[in-house]
Amino acid sequence: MASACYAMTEGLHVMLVDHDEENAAEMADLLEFYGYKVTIVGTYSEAVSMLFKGKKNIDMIIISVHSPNLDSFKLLAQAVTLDKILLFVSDEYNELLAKKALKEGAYLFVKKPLNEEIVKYLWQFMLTKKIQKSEVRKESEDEYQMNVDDIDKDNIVGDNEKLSGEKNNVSDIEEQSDNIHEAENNIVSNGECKLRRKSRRKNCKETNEGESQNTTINKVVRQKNCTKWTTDLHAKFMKSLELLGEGSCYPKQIVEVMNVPGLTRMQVASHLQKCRSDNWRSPEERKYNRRPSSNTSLSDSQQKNSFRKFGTMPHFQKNISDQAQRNPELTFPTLHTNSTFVSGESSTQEPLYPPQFHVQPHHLNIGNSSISYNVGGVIQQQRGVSFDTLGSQQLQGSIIGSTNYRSDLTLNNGDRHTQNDYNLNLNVPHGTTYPGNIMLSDIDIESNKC
DNA sequence: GAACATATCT
DNA sequence: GAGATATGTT
Repeated sequence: MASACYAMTEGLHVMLVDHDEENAAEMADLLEFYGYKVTIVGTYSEAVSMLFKGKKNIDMIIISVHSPNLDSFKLLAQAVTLDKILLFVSDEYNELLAKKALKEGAYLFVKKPLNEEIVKYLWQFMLTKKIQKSEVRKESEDEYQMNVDDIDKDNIVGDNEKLSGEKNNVSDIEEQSDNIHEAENNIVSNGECKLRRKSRRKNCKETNEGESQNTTINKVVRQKNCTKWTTDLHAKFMKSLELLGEGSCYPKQIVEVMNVPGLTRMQVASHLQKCRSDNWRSPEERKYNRRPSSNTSLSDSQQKNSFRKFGTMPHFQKNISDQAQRNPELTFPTLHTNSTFVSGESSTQEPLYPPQFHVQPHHLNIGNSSISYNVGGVIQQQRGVSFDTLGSQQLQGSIIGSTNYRSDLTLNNGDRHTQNDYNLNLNVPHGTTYPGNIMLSDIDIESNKC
């Protein structure tokens, strides 16, 4: 019978504190019978000494108290400090005392003799503690990795719309299962598919709402990344539109031409929508030049419904020139007929393409602490050199934490996180070229949570 | 059924 | 109001 427990108790070290040798030996026998390693100490001071100075790795402390006294609670305090599991085994059972002990960190308060059934399952306390420890550690790591995983997932699965045949390493299991369900249902009619999709979304929403009431962590984990369309990112977006040309501005193509890791078709589509309705303003504009909301009226949208145009380009010439005026560094070179970027107007001698983009130090919250990274990016563009030739792999912005786009990332502790560290699969393979070898991958972009 | 455009939500 | 998500259409 005891052998069944050996697997779980083997190696677990229990310190038994009891000045009654006979009683201690009795309990030690029982513990050893179930596979625990036992060390007996006769006094509290000896126990404390062993805890702090001893080389023995104690997993659990059992204090046998003939009358719970100050020393036993002192030892309890030390055990809590050292993050040890401590149990009280007392001559008398006192509920108030038990509550006090538990309140101060004890795991169990029982009356003697130590019950065989309890001994048999003491390992569960240790396992629980180990699990808790690893979860706390994992939570911190997850908070850091969470968004990276999300981005990773976006790249692999693609807007949550494409289905990967294999299970991916994603953090949001529900979304993964959603995709799996999508696969299971792939032989249904269009209408049925829509209905199921709707139903699943509804269920998912309800589930999330229910869970969010119960747990804060889930709420945080489920928070979606919110891409901030900075001037830089928007400029890159606009340039992609310019490349694709009127009638070919489809989100998918835009995403590919922009070639920003982690940026999804959905995000681009949403942004495209804003731009088409002339509804997007740069962060600077939002801050300093609040303008009345778009003139888009209900009748306008109704008209749009009647005349859906595909692949249309927003009226972005004005936007680009505005940005250029506000921030000359962001001036884009004129697009040549051979679709290769060159600096400035062909007819004028302008300075070389914006030499540097400075990136603000990045702060990433891990638990309650904030870690600063030294983030620096230098981008150089020379006359007649396409973006692609600069080595997009080196300069491509990765998305770390919240949706952050940057050219390079270095942790100040010396760890270097590259794109590979985060297993970011790009939507477009490195080196993929577009008409004229253009790949807009060399602009620093930063974004934040909504 | 993927991708699109637009409406609506957070 | 920006960006995400839902929904209907191609």
